[in-house]
Amino acid sequence: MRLTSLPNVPTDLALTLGSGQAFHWVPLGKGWIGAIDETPVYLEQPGGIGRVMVNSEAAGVASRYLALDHPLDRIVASFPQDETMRSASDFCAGMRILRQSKWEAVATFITSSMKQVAHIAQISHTLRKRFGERLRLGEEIVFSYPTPAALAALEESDLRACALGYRAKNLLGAARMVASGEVDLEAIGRLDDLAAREELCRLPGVGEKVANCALLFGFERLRAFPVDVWIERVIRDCYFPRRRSVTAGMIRDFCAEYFGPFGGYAQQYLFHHARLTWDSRRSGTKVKKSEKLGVGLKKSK
DNA sequence: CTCCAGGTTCCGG
DNA sequence: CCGGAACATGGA
Repeated sequence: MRLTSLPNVPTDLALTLGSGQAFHWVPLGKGWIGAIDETPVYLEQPGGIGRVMVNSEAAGVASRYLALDHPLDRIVASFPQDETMRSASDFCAGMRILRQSKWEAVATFITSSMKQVAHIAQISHTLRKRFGERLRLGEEIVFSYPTPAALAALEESDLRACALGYRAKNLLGAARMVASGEVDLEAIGRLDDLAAREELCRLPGVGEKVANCALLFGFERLRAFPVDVWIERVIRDCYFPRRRSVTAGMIRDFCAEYFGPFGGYAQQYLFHHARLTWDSRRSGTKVKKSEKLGVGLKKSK
């Protein structure tokens, strides 16, 4: 496989692919394989730092997907200068917000509710393998994420069989609304953040949090700030210490304002940092660098 | 076995 | 607007 190097901008590929934004990258050799829309892709970063290498045919889509045009320095500089934010920024140096497809962002986060990242990945792989397009990458096979139309044609039982649980009905309903044109993701892409979020929330299984994930990861809304259980812990513990009756509304309003125009980036850094270091925070143990790297996904058979 | 996970929805204060 | 409960599944 012929590899091409992408523009040399600050990037940590392992951190970016393994931080719970996208769920399908599988370790292979020194890198990862997966699909970006319908393009099979191999990515690696020799030495874990420096230029990202990609199979030549995918250089264009990979460069866009990895959002190498995001000015990380300016983004980090825009964050509030508090201790919590600074530790997270240090921990996540080089992490980028991926530019994923709209439907994949919506769909994967519909399946994410009350699921660990590993489970979401498992569901994503099962859906891809059963209902996605089979793509060849050298000797390897990868699968694209199933289209709205592909999922819309199924029955709920087909999705239940993918261990989706109660999320099956939501994913199916959303796929049907998108496939029929009742909800137009491209049109939503032209709305302002507020209107776009409202439209996304018409989809079953999409509430404020999932809508914000979709906006951040699929609609280039870098200000969108999803509040999940981890972020809620961070906000309560670090920004409203020993304070009772901090409501969800207060947290939402605080986050939407305090973290600024790149709040989505701040959120992703806080999320990843908290998720990997929360336990050791109490015990005071250090987190090994090896533990913040890697996707840690078993290859599905 | 118990606890919890990148929530949403519905229902009674 | 707020807190609770139901909703499935699997890893720790």
